[in-house]
Amino acid sequence: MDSSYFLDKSLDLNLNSFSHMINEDHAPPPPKREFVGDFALVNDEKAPVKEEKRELVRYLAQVNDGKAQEPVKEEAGLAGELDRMSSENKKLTEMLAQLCENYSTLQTHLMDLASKSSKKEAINSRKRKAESDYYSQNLIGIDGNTECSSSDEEPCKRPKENIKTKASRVCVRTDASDKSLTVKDGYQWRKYGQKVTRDNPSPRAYFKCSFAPSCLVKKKVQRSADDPSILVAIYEGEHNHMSPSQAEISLGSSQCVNHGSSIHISSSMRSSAPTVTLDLIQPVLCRAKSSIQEVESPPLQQFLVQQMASSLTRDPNFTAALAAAISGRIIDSTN
DNA sequence: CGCGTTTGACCGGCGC
DNA sequence: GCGCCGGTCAAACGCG
Repeated sequence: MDSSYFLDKSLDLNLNSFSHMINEDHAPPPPKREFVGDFALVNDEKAPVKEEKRELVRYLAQVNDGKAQEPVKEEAGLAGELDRMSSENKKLTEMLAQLCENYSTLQTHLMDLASKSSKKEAINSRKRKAESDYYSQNLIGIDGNTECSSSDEEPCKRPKENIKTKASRVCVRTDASDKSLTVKDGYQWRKYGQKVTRDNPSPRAYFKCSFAPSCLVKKKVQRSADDPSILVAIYEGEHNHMSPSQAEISLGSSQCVNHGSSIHISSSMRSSAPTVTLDLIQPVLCRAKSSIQEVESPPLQQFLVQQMASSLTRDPNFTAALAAAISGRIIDSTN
């Protein structure tokens, strides 16, 4: 089983949509070469993947109908398929982690370029005017409602810090009645101060990244003066570590090797018909879900997880045949 | 008891 | 030089 095998299958499951999203929605600079190679390979091999998938569906259907000639061989075949799936699962998870990492790298690079081009303007701008603009003009959503992200140099920083420190703004639409100045972005923050500023009646909260002691990233959170339902977060600096939710997923990639041979059947709460979810995505999905509940993961990861889940469950033949195969196996074992 | 939050005091930059 | 203001510190406090 060579690596291209993993790659083509992974595309069919989720990566197509992801690359699509990156290119169109976020428009990052050209990705790294190995990245391009991966996607090119994946695209070239797309047709054989679907054929293979159909074969698997047919095979599973045969197993369920009792048409397979040799039960022992079936079992071995299924186990082999599941092992293969678990291996793919691991590969996919690694690729996902790499994708996220590369994306953040590219985004950082883009920030660098943008900040360099706007440096002269930033120097000439007045400190307090710019600060006021930060909190009153920009609407950036991370919850998907009003999404447009931007980042540039922090005009109010002192000149010596100005050289290296980058600031990015994120606006989050929240309940206006919610008094807490917390923006769930997947990182761990420790609040170290709060101030009422002159240009805004709502207080401004100051946070430091507490996930890694060496990480000096800070963020300021304040409600927009124009719209109290919008929280404006200004991030200063760059994290020198991955987000806790990313770390969690990376951890899951090693664990799923051991548990990848099982199949989970889960009922979707949103659809009327039950859906079958392969363990191929289950570990990531479960972890992502728990991440959203406990430590909200970055929107990109949530999107990826949703894409992976939907692409798997979208194929009715595959899920139906698999469900039938599993039920057949259960009946066989009880007999 | 440990950890995170709150909050008043303090510091430094900037404008007048 | 003085006052204003944003940012930070650190002791007090609260919670699990």
